[in-house]
Amino acid sequence: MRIAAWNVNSIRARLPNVLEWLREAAPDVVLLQEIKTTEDSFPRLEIEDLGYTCAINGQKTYNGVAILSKQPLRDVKHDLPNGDGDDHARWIEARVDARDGGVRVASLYLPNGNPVGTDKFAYKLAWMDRLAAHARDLLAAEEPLVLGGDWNVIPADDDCHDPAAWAGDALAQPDSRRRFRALVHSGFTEAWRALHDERHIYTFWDYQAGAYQKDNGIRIDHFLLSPQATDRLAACEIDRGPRARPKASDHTPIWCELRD
DNA sequence: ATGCCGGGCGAAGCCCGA
Repeated sequence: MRIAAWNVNSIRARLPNVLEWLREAAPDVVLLQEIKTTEDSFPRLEIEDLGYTCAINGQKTYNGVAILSKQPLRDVKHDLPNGDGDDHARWIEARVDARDGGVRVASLYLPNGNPVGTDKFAYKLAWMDRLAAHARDLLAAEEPLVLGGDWNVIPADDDCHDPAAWAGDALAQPDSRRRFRALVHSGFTEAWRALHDERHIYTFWDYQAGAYQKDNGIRIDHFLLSPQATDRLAACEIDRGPRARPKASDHTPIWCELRD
């Protein structure tokens, strides 16, 4: 089973690119972030025409996440527990009902958190704490589990082109990295890093200043796998193709392959 | 570099992203 994650930076603006990539890459499951639209305006029919069923946690203008799957989706849950008034659409989870026993997946869009020292950064850290608590509960089920999406965390300095340029950024703060590391150490495997020794490999390149052409990027889109999913992990790759296309998202897809 | 691009909203210019 191949599971991909992609921050598309508006599903409506990106629809031709997304449909082309779905036809070419044909993942079994796709975790989308920043769809930037409500379920009413989500291009469900075009995506269903390619054989996918859709589960959507949408929001007008900002955020929004979705799960696309060629197999049926069960037990769809919107939002992390204990939101306490949080109205950002940044989480959706579901169980993929497949012959191999299936897998639970979540599509997450972790808050950016800039500027550091503001309520936005506090919101990022609080969201990460809520995520850690829910992840502990999910791990307790001892099932194959894949948490994928835009984590807005640069795990280490060699996951970006210029650590000095990112030192003051919310994505590289010790408080952000510590929470990410603690989550991994609570029982997950970061799939791409587990399978790759290469440094300075990226999933995001800014639109500005020719960042993609100069490969000035950061690695912030990740998969965290439970032990039961890690046992089945066969590959994890970053697909740079879509970032080079006209009208690209500033993120490119990442995917992992689980053995049946 | 901190808004140089790009998207949403809505019909100009501002908010937001990372």
